[in-house]
Amino acid sequence: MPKQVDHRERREAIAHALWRVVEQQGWPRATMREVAREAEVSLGQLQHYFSSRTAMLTFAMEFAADQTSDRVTRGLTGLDQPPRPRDVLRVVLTEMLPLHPDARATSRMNAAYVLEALHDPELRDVASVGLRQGRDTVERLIREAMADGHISADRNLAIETDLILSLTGFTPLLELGVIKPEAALAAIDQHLDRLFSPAS
Amino acid sequence: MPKQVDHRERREAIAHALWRVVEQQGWPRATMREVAREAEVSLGQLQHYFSSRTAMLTFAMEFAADQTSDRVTRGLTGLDQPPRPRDVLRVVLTEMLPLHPDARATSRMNAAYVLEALHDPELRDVASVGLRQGRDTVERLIREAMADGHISADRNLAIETDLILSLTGFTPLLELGVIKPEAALAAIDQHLDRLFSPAS
DNA sequence: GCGGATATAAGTCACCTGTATTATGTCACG
DNA sequence: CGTGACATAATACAGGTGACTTATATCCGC
Repeated sequence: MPKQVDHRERREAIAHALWRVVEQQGWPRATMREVAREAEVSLGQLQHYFSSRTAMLTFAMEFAADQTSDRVTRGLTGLDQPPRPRDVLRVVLTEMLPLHPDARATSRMNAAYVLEALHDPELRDVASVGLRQGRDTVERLIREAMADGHISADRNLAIETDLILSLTGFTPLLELGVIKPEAALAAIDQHLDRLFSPAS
Repeated sequence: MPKQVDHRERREAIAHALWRVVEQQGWPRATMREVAREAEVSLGQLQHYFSSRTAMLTFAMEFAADQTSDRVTRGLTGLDQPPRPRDVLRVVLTEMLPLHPDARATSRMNAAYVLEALHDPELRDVASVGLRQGRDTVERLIREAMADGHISADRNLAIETDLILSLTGFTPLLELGVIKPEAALAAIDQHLDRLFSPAS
């Protein structure tokens, strides 16, 4: 065999290049040629690792989701073990918002993905399931926190779950510089303070 | 002059066609030819009303913003005069979320616009200013409600403003059917209840 | 009525796209 | 020592794109 190469590694490098293109020029400009240029490989080489544009985009999306998940996991290691429910929710939220370069890259990929999923029945199902799983995770965290007495039992589980998820609405405000990262964090902390306070 | 025609009306009809294309096929597919087909006019005719694709998209965006603003104004007429601050905030939020066809069309245009603005310096400024104005409006509403005693004076104005705006984060959850409109409304009402309750 | 601004249609152009094809280089293994 | 799977590169192609030009029809105001 020839210059044996780590396929996975190559594909991830290309995915990173794709992220940069999407971040700097937008999803529609993420063409085969542009990504190849950004990744500093030939068009033919890119096609060797991704047989179609769709395959490339799909991989880059799954990779982004994995990376976000990894960042959350990593963010939890710095906390008390087991971590307090409030801190877990805080890490999940801060890693989903574009508060630092890595998170911003995956956040933009995710935004483009959701927008694309709205009019593509196949993608729609995938995105829908993914988002639903995310919601289920948050819901489970809150349910357990209620069971353990960290959150008042007279709260409505579904409503509190949805309110937590709605905090991702800071994304466009942060991206366009309307609010500062500290303001988003202050609002998140305020909301979590109320959620984990005795009063309803 | 020939078959004198209402330019404004024509452009709005084309903008509506553009909305439909964006809603059904996405922003990148909103090409001159596709919009002309959807609007049932010839390509030459479309170019007669919009000299470039950018001009068409820009007009459609401004029109979407105007329409949203109009819907809010119209939504306020059914309320007590002067309307209670809580109701005003509720109308603003419900008209920004994709809870009915008109709002969904403008919501999707707005999403595509913001995504585009992230990597286009010129659009970025326009979008940024628009969003900031929206935030200022909400902030003013809350400040007045605090001055009038509807909202406890020990609340933090900036934080409460940002938390209200974050409720637009329901958009992707609604669009992908992860939560139902009633759930979003319940969460909004819950948040407003807390904001307008005596306790901090 | 008729000149001329307006409206609509049709065709053309250079460019970019995703994909397919082909050619050439590389090197582990029988 | 090749042979064959893998890697890289270069090119071709059909289709769609925005913008432009040209041609024709329409009908108000003089």
